[in-house]
Amino acid sequence: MPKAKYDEIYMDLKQAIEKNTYSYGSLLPSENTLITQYDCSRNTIRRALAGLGEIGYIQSIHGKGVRVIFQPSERASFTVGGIESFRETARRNRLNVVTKVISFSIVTVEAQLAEESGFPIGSEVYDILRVRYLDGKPLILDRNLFLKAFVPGLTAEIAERSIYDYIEKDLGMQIVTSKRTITVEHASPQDKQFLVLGDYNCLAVVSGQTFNADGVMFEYTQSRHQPDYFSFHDTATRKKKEQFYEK
Amino acid sequence: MPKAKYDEIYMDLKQAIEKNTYSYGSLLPSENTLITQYDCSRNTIRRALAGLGEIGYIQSIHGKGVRVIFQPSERASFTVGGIESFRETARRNRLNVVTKVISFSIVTVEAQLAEESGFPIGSEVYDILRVRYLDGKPLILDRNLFLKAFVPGLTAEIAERSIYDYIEKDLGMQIVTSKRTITVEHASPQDKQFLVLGDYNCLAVVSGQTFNADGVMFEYTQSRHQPDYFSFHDTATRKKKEQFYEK
DNA sequence: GCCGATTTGTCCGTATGTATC
DNA sequence: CGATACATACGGACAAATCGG
Repeated sequence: MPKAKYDEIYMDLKQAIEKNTYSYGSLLPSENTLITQYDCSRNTIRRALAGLGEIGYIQSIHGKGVRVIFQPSERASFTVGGIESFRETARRNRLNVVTKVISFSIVTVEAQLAEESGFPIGSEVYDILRVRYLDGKPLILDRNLFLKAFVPGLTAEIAERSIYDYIEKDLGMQIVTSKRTITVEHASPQDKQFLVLGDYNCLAVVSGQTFNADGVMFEYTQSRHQPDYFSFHDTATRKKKEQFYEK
Repeated sequence: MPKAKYDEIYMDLKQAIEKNTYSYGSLLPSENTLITQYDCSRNTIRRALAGLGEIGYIQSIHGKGVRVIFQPSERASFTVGGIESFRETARRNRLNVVTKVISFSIVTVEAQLAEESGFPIGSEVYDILRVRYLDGKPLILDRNLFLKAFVPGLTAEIAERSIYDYIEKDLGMQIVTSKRTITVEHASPQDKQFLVLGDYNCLAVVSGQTFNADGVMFEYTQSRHQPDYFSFHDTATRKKKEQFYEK
């Protein structure tokens, strides 16, 4: 409902690029052309273009134009990862998804967990361990910690369905920012117990924090992925280079 | 040298956040306050703030303020990954870095390689295989493909030092966008030959394309990382959700 | 090499809408 | 309700890079 104009233009151009109306390597219409096409100000166009740049669809060239650098991929994602939720990925690939709750408890955050998760010491959190199945295969071992005060009424039954649906739809809380770190770790006995790792003796581990619309971190998650189905995508522009904290 | 004003403000605020002048969980001064502090327009402030949002330092809350969500990390990065170049990481951690060139050749891209790399069929590319050592330990096996026409005069000697220095400083070409995919793969015989994997039978693989200032993809790289020293960071806002191509 | 047209990059000022308190 | 704060949008100005004549 409250659609921003720049967002409509963004989506419109995004689709046009995906449908090859503007093809890889070509230049988009100039900003002035787009201004008349969409009947808006230059700022609005530039904002839409900035968004497309962030996701690696275009790259603007000073004095020349805006080049399309998006290539449709053949090996289209049959993999899990990136910023999508597990269910979104599953739905997109029309796969059957099942979640089993291994344990569900409430714990108080002590020093070590605080350091690992970023929660303040003494916080009360739900501690949930779950296994995610895709077409019957156990692929992901998830440990979720939710700040109890921000996700009241969470139950194991809800955790079997989708916690995010509950948070966003039932509680009306919006998720805005998430930070993640990807590492590769040895498989633990627990990993071997719940996942089918085949020949692999290690797995992809995605650790992350989630912030709500108030800028409060209310979740810490560690997802341990069977390597076969894991893939993570990212695009970076030169500016982002400085994003890492320097000791 | 020609520093943009929004970039100065961005850097200034970024440092202030890192130095805890604005601490985790608190609100920044309002936009209007910043306008008078920096003596600039609202647009300029907002652009700086947008940059800080992209790197996960802040999150703005409509009608309330801008919250700092950056937490200084203790376990500061002794790891390789992210968007930094290998040498940058090494320098930051004051480590000794050595690069050995395993092979250096010129090949013509055929169908399969074109599909994998994104280069057009028939392109002439340098094909370089290198091992990166950190403090004497072989940690990364790199395969770089460079479009020959765009990196003229590349030699094995240059590849032993830094190819990016050569490209950016000597050739004066700027690197702007890079796209990467992270996966976990079984260790190949070649991996085992050149890297010391210890107990691991798999490694972190970062595949990526690099675009220059003209929006031309001139490099494809696959880096195979010894898991112990690999770590990749990312922050995402809700909008980026749609960034992946849907089949 | 210069000049002018085109195009993107930066910056400013203003107005209006919407959410929070 | 009003004050404050962020979100969106418009329009204008000048700088800087590219390109063709």
